[in-house]
Amino acid sequence: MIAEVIVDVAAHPIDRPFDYAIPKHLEVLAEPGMRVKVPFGNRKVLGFITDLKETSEFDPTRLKPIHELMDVVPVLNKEMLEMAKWMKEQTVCFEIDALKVMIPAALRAKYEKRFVLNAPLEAIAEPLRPYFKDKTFLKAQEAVEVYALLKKEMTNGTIIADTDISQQTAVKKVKMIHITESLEQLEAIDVRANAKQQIKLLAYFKKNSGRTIEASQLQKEAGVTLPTVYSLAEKGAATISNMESYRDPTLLTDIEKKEFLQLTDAQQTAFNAIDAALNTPKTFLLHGITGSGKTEIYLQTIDQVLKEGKEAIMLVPEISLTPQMTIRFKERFGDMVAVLHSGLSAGEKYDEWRKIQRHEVKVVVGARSAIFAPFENLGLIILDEEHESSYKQDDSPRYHARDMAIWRSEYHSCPVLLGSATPSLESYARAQKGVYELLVLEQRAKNQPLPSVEIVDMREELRRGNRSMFSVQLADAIRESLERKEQVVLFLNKRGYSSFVLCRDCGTVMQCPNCDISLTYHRSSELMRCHYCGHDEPVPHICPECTSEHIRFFGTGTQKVEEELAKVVPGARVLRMDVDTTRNKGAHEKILSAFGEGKADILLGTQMIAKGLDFPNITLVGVLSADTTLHLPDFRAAEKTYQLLTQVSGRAGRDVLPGSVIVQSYTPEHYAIILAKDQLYEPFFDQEMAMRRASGYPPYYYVVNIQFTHEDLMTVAGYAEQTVRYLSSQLSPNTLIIGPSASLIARVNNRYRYQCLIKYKKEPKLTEVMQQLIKIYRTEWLKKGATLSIDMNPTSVM
DNA sequence: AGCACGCCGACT
DNA sequence: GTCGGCGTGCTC
Repeated sequence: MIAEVIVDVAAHPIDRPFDYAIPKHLEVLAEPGMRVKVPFGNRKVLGFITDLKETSEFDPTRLKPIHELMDVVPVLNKEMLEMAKWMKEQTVCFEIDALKVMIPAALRAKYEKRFVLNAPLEAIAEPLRPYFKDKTFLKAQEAVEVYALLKKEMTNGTIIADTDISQQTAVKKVKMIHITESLEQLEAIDVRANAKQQIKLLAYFKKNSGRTIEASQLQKEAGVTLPTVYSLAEKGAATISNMESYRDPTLLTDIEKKEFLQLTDAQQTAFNAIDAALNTPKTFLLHGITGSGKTEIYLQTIDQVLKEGKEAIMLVPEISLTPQMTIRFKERFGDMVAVLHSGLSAGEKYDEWRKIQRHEVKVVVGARSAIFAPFENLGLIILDEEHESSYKQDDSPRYHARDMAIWRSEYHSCPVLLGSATPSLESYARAQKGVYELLVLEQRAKNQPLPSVEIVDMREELRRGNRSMFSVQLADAIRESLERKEQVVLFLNKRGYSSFVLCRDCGTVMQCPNCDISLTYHRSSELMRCHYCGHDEPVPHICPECTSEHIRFFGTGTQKVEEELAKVVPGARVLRMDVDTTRNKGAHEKILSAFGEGKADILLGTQMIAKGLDFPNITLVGVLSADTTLHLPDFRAAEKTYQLLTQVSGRAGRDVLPGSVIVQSYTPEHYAIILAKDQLYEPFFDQEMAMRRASGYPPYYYVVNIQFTHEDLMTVAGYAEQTVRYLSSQLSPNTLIIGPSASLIARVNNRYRYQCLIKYKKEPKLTEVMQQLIKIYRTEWLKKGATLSIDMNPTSVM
């Protein structure tokens, strides 16, 4: 038998199946979807069997055999293999990348070069011998100082180079102690009189005969150490075995089961619509204002799916997988739920994934990649906050979880439910056209009024001589809230606001030497760092250009706001939440729960606090500057701003206390800001659609972004220019080709970046032309050191 | 991508 | 005379 294998080499000429002979003894085991080790050229690589067949087009005498099967049960099923092929077409990626993104990182290969001893130890040079003492190989990393000697041996053939392929994490095992059942047997065991520990343990064994207990538990209960257990086990008092176990990532034990809430009429109507379509591949868009109780609908429709014996996937945007969401799912579905998000270690993710694969859970709550949960009987897929850009992966494979969801819904003939208070224009436009079915929740579930939103014109403040970042209104409101012992959330739009260093004499801003971007000041490490290439250098005390001492930190990082805040409300307890304070595992949850428990008066943070925050005592939300996202050179700038403002103001007044929101802006007349004030989605949609139509962007046009990089500016500009000419000659006349132009950040890591945009409505030849373009790149530009990347339907074009 | 093969310059 | 530079070509 012959296996078609996609090998783990991401390169254009390799991006196709290679045929391998299956050794006789593996024929019964081999199945599509299994990982294999195969010889490839003169090395070994990992690959996936994608198909089995009897004959090969390739010269059968030159077929190499599969070296090793890595799995007993396939890690990918038929659906996933099919989906990978589609994804490759859809996103223009390598098939191997599509396959790899579907399995947990722990199962992806780890390659390690090593030197293997191929002769008796005495045969190699004396200085090398200690390195091979009691082992036959040496990791290349640990041999740097003897490379020269090794090389010599390799020409003799006494040492050969090899690559070791292993997976990244193993199954966790726990030691189980099974205590002998028969009391007579235990009585008969003879222990020396001075072996106090053993006597103690034996007494414990007699009391617990027949029990099976985890070793760590036993050590605690009996007060003994493992060697004692071993010596008694040798005498026949117990047997010791290793049992597979799961790492428990949630730390959410003892969650009380909760019953479902009574749905409001509006919720019931939405629920009924979905319920009626549970066996149809239909996409719903649930448009519900903040606090309208979308989650309850998710929970109850999922319950309905489980009752039919099917499974459900619940996707949430990356960081916003707040403890609250997890808790609500655990409350309703208990241990039927697996959780997959970025906060888990590779081992924890692998364990959660195995629970899904083994059908031990029925629901998965997770971020983007959870869309690949290997359920076989899928009944429903939900994307909460469907407009979030984190659903699109921003490196290859550049897939969108929404597209994958719809593909799977067709495969399983089950519905997709997209939920948002601020749907993406694409989804809402589709709902209006009837491609998706629109469901609306207009009222908040607990019938609270929407928070009152006040927009403060910061230009006015400036004119009145207030140069601080807090307007009079906001400062007063903060003080009043604190007097009433209520909580405040302050939101800082981080983008474009990171701290940079500016010389006040010559105007020099410290730049990264490799990239066209200014360096960011990091207080924790006292370094200036580039966010693009990672370059860092010490903070200067004099200007590097003019040696003036008048340099100062500019911009408004959260740290800076915190300092100013101390002047406005002295003594207030402030919790800061940003990349710096949430770097550690679980820090995010810790800060939120501390705030929830009332351990602080003010929560100050960036984007990440915009979502999921649901505490009853928050009555004031302040947005320090609404404009920062608005003026980015991107077609989604207004949409993002509207979404952010709505999202943030939704954090106020979620319970009995009424909420108020203060939005500070330098362009308060912009429609995105005015319409977000009263959550007027429809008018915003109409106005933004008109803009998109006028400028030829989605949803009116589809967009493809093609990026080029090269060390040399003229070269990269030339390739981009050639591409534009080529595309114009190949694509239909109605298609617009924009550019080429230098990217917004024109140089990263000393490579120049150019890009061009394709905007089209209908382009049947698109995939074909993209493949052709790749071919040109492959044969002509790749060896000259250029890179090319294609982003289909980018979330932004910056 | 990685790795070998192969053909021309500066060293033991 | 050999070591080693990276151009070119292949991987079932």
